[in-house]
Amino acid sequence: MATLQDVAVAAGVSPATASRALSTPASVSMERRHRVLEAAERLGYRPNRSAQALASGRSGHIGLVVPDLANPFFATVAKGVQSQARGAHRSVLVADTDEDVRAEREIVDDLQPNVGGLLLCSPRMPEDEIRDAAARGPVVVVNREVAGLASVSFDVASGVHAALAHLRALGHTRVAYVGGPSTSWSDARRRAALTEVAGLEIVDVGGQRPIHQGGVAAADLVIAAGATAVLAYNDLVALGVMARLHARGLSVPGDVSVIGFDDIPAAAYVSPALTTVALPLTRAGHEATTLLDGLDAAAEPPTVRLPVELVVRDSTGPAALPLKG
Amino acid sequence: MATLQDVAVAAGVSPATASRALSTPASVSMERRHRVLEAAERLGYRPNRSAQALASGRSGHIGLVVPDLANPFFATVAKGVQSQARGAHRSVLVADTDEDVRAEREIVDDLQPNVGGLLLCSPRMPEDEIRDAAARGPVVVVNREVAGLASVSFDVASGVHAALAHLRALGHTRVAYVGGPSTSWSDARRRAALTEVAGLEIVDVGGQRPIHQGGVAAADLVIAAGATAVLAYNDLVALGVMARLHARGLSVPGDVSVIGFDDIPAAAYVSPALTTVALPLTRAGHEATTLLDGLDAAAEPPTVRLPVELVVRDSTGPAALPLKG
DNA sequence: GAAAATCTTGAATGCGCTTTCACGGCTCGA
DNA sequence: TCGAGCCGTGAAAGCGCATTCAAGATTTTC
Repeated sequence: MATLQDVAVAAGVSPATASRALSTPASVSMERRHRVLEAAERLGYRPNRSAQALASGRSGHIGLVVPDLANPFFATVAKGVQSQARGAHRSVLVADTDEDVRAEREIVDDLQPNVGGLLLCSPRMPEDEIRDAAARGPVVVVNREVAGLASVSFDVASGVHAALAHLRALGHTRVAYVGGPSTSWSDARRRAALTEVAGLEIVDVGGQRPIHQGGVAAADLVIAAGATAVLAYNDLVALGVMARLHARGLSVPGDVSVIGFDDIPAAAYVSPALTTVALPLTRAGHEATTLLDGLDAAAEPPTVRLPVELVVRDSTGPAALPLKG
Repeated sequence: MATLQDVAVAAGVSPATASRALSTPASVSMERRHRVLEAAERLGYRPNRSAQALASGRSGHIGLVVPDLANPFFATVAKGVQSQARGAHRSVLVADTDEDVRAEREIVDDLQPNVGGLLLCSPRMPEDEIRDAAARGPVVVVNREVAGLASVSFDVASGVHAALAHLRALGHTRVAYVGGPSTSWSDARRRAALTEVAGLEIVDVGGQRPIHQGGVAAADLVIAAGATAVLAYNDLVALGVMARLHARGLSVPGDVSVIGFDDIPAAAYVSPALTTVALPLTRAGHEATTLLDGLDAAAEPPTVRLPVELVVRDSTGPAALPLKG
């Protein structure tokens, strides 16, 4: 494995110059720079990231912490992060907390000293712990907002409003909301947006695990609540609701309309195709990575809130007569 | 940030002893070991992985290269790798090649010098390049087999056989195979297994991109081929086939039976639920990580082939009268 | 035309850690 | 009892690189 030393010798310059030629090209004369670049190319030189990190004190790696990699939501964000990071020649260390706060804490503690910045995706930790972490190094929070910290989130409220307006336009008057984990920031946002809308009766049927099974469990509550439409915490839950509704002999959207959140790929596959509030997941990954790069301890931490879009498909339709509660 | 040096001072021992107490506990007297551990705990000491890597020449990090993180297949494997790696106190660097060979090459070159081992998941690279990589450092190939290299793959042939036997038992005689990327090793394995089965007419309708849209595109070919059943490269493709079949007014399994591969979560959600050959994805991630840890340049590289299981759901049923071709 | 400012360069230092190496204190066999 | 072997320990070297510092080369300024 060729080292910078080798490149320097091959190019007939000092290691210092070789280092500069690669990292601060402007500070080296054109001729030497070319000699170094050529030698590096010829020798197949690959910088040793560990050595770079150790010497400079900056790690180059990006740490990405997600609750569940197998969840398409986070997988898509991860993909966005990954592609943006590659463009900046940085690698991504991903860690999956399995939706567990304790594990999350541990992972953050483990990861943080060894990365140049941390991307906390839908963190379950309390705010003050997140702020502690941010005090120790660059941190960008994704899909959550923490006062004083850089974050990338979604304009959930407008998504909720669009969804409810859509349902109202279809004649629905009683809508059930199937929530996510009670500790989830984005569930709280959805709930907050719900109360702000008039003309529609919202029945909160409680929180569920943010996966298919959660939706299955919630469907019966929805039926019992006598709602003709459901807004679900996310697409996975919405899909679960639909599956159970189907199993109980109810038709979607004939008897009940269903709206999800996220617009994961599966939302378009299923039949009926799911009406959902689409979140720009990949873009969130991009933005977060970009933010992390440009983070400046002095400046006010930037907060970007990405626009969302209601994608109307086949799971919503005109209201049926209300089911009896 | 506390360093080993600090811990050593606090424990009243030399840095060498502190280092040994943490990495080779057996080589330190019980009393000093406890002093060091206590001091480390008290100071919140976190080893600097970069320094460890630089000093020892071993990186500790595991590099995971996948074609597409957003594909539930790879996301699940990644989750498996991740959880196993955490158990061994190693971090995972993931890179997404976007199904592109050139990017894959580049990523491998980039990553390899900076990780302790590489997990190549469904690599698209030619065998000799993979072997080159393996010559430069520990490599385990996942979902592909390369002669002379450690690998974790699936017993695809028996899955194909089970699927075909299932279809035969249902009275099908003409089965279409919708393939994946032609460069894909696992597609070749599926094809190889197909030809070995008698009593069933297999129509190869060509390869598709291994995603939902690929299946949509293939469905019309299936209909034209006059098959009453379809075996698809993977679940995503199978779902695409089903969607298009549905759109064309054909019923599943009434008119056409559909079988997928992988058993991604969505396979169980959709309606009709997809009959599929389930691959132990998470386990593959575990096994691969374990293999990587125990890789010994001297010994014969281990090859593990994981068993698969046909999961019969609702997308397969008795054969209808053959469609006319 | 001399002094000051600027730019390029190489020598040298050290990031935090692992790992020889050598040394003193042991135990053991003879 | 004495030397051979072993174990626990610390001093020290160095992994590959970025970066500071000082020096030389060049340009600029009055």
